Amino acid sequence: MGDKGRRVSIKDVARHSGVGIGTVSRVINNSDRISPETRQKVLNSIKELGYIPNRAAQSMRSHKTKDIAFFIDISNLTFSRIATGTYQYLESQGYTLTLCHIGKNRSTTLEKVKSFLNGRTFDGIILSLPSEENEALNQYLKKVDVPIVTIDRDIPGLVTGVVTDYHGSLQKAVDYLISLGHRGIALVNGLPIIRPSKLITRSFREAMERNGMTVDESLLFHGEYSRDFGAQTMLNLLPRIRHREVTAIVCMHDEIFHGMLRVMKDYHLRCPEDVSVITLEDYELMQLLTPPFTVIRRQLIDMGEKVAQGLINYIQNPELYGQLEPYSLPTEFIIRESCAPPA
Amino acid sequence: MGDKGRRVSIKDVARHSGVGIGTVSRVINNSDRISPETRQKVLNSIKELGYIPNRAAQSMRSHKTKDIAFFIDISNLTFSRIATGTYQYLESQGYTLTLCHIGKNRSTTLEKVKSFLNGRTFDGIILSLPSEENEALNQYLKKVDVPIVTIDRDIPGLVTGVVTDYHGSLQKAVDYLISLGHRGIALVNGLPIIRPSKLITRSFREAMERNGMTVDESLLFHGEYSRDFGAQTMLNLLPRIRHREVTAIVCMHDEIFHGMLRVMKDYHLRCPEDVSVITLEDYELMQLLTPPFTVIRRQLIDMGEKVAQGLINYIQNPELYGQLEPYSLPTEFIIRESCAPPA
DNA sequence: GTGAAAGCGCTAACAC
DNA sequence: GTGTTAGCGCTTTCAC
Repeated sequence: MGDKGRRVSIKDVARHSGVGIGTVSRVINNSDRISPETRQKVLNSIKELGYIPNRAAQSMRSHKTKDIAFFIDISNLTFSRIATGTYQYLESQGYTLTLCHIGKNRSTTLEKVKSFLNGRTFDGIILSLPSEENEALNQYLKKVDVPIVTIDRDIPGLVTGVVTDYHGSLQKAVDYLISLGHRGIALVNGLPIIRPSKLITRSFREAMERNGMTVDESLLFHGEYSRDFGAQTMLNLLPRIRHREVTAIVCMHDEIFHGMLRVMKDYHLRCPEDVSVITLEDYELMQLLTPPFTVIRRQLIDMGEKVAQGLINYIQNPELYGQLEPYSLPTEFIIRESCAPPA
Repeated sequence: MGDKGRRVSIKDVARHSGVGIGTVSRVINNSDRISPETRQKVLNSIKELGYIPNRAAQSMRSHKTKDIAFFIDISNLTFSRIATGTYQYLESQGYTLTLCHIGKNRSTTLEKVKSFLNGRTFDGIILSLPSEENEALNQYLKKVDVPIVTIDRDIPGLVTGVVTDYHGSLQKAVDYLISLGHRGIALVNGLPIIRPSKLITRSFREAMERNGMTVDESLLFHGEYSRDFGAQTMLNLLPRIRHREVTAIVCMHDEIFHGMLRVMKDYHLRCPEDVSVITLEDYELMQLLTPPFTVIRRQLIDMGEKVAQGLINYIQNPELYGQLEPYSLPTEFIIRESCAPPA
């Protein structure tokens, strides 16, 4: 902790350069027409005095903060990827990012969002919500009077910033499994209270039907994005895998995947000999597992960047708000060694 | 975006409850002595009008923001763990957390920190810096007049908030390897410009010597916290591993470990048959790798929480600033299956 | 105990 | 073009 001397203010600059504070303000915001000489004079004083505008004061007057709120579950690895992209773009545009960790617990989301937003101002908000069906929250958010953009969520009244396009990859994944000879294919997916889960199920169905298969509804698993759900699902699946009723699994979440893997390990289920597996996210470790896993990859950093881009665009062009299509993030299907013809 | 109606201010509350705005302010900050009746009257008005104090205005006057800046490389998984802990504690104390992603590039750190802090006020700062030896940065930070606390860094003039105690675990790790019969043990470590790397090397040396071994300096590797460094180091080690000159590796960083693993995979080096490996961080996946890895574990969430705790303590008790010992985070040595007697 | 008033540092509206 | 002024919403003397 250093010197506590009063910070130099706009007044000091005005006095030092012999102009009015309004003029200084105009120079800072390079608004209006200002004579080049005056501008230079002021600029010199600013430099000489080491003046830095006080953001709190600026935003109090202008109602702009250059600060974006980001609501997300930061305990997950996916987060750090998305956040990195978001951060980088925001920084490049002179914005800062303030985090709000809403956790996984859906029942506390509203409360967290509310108390976070209380009395604070943001120029915009990015949301990655654990549910689309929190009516109270949705109502509340509609009333917030800054641009809000969601990540992979369809919430009536809110604007979707980015959306993941799993369709093509899922088609490829299912085609691939079927070409390998699989018939009993399980889909392990998130809760259908969010957009991606719904779309994934739909695409999966379509892919199966296109291949002339009927979908066994008991092979469609929906649950929390958690290791527990993954473990439990795998436990359920175990007998059917052993009876060769199920020979392949498509798992659409990384934490769920960890849970499944854990049980596979514990029960000495071999992959791909006993069961073929395709999962989501292409983290480095996916290639380092045994076997290296066949995955659906999405560019998470890109995703974070694109939401931020969309939001800033809306902030700077309010008339566009809600008029643009969400950015559609492509995915890739990457074949490695976790799938084989059923025994 | 909802109604843009003017927010209710302290004035409205004052008028509504028939008191002066000073009184309202006192109630909000529950400062001074206020008669119970007045307090209740004001509280009622606040509730009735749905009044929420404006933070920008509050902090402009009081020079307190209830906001903590967190400088860290958010692209790493370790981050999301630490940040989760920090966030939770801060939230429980009514503080918010604003992120600054400084990245890995040491040469841009000063610039990033500076431009981030420019004109903004924080009640405190938490630092996880990529180097202790950035003199310009250290000088700059000393002048900042709010409490700053570092994570696992010794920077003259700054206060260390939390420190990892690798010593015991490292002793156990080395003892364990030696008891297994290993003699050629390599240590792969970060750059010695940060505290943990130095301490790790020292503890490793001590452990070796205590076991009557002399340390082969060419087996002490220092480098960036990156997969590239890990890969390159493994490549270097390859011939010596094949000649059974090196039979065990202790790797003290997760990303470096990924790089090493990658090369081991590519060169079909088996673990533990060809080389025994111990690594740092006990992420779920560490148990799911083949083999499950023997690790040194640190409680990262705890770590994040403890720094936050220390910082808030200093904020609330400025007279303590720099007087307290950093919190020493314990580590555990967890034996799994990545080590075996050398062939 | 409580009200009135000053002013934090700035932007924007209004003069000239 | 540029100076002056009125607040933004709050905390904090300073009276009473």
